[in-house]
Amino acid sequence: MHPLLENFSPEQFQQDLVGWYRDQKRDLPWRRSADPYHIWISEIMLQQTKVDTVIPYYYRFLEAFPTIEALAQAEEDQVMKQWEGLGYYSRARNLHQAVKEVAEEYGGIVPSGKKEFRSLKGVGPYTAGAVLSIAFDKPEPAVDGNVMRVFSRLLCLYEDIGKQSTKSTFEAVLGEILPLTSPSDFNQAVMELGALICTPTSPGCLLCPVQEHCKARAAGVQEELPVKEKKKAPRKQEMAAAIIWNGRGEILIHQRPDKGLLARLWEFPNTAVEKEAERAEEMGAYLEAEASVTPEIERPVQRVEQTFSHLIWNVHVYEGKAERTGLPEGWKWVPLDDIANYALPVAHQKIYKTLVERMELK
DNA sequence: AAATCGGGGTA
DNA sequence: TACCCAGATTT
Repeated sequence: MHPLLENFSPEQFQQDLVGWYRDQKRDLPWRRSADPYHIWISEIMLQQTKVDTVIPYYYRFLEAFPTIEALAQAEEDQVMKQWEGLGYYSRARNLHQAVKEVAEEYGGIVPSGKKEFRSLKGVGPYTAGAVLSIAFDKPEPAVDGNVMRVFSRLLCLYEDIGKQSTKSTFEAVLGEILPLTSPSDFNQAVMELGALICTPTSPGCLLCPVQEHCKARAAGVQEELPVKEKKKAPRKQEMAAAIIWNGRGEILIHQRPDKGLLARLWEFPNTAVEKEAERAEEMGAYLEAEASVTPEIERPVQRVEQTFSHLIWNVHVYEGKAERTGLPEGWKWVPLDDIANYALPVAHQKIYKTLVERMELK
């Protein structure tokens, strides 16, 4: 028995928690399916993403790609378009690659072995535990942010939950508490408790089904937990972007590189700028260097802010024109309406939307 | 171990 | 603002 579990009664805890879960759980789309493919999609989408955000994406994605085979055969551009706006786009590319592997190596059947499933792209310790327990009822712990918050409080543990060593501690603890009978309900119950009752601020201890098991509650320190080191503020970056028209009424767009931020998404040409007074000039120099396009930047039209985890873009959008020249790989002239077929970052969706509205007024 | 990778909702 | 979210991968 793990030393942190002294005086902890796993059997009573399981009963209190799972009993509450079976009575109070939310009716979520992926809880209506037993298909491992559906469970898998939901778990990837739910990484660092709220349930309410995921729900519409979950429906649309499965409508577009109802089966392993459908997703395996899809073009990456289609997959990215379905993921547009959900963020962390490597999730979509990794999922696509993993599903292709399942189609080819496992006959289209999601592998239920820990080693096999964990080896798939984009499947880490949490997702492996979640899918294996929920879809296959395997007794595997699934430790996410909810679980660490809940157990920090239950065990009154002041270790920084941002540290790997702390996560390992929780995985060991959960491995001992996890019931063999219904690990699916147990894992989901802990996360549901974290989402509905044991919330980051103002936890609802009075409504908590396991309040009698909680050391933080007993000590009145539930609001102090979990301990988590503050991360530094994102840095700001001034950007210029350009809507460049050619003589045929087409617009210049660009595909971002294979790696890094917003990888492989499409965008209006843009670049980081240094001097406020020379934004338009710097934009022109960028287009000349990268696309051999010599634009005439005519006027500023919009400003767009985009916040990332570690970065804030302040994008100054210009409009201009250029001759319709041949373009390097990754650049395209496209009609206005066609831009809607490409997956764009949210900042560029905003630019596109404003542009369309402006054209409709004319 | 630390940095990177989105976007939106909430206090 | 700052924080958080059913984290994984790269450096």
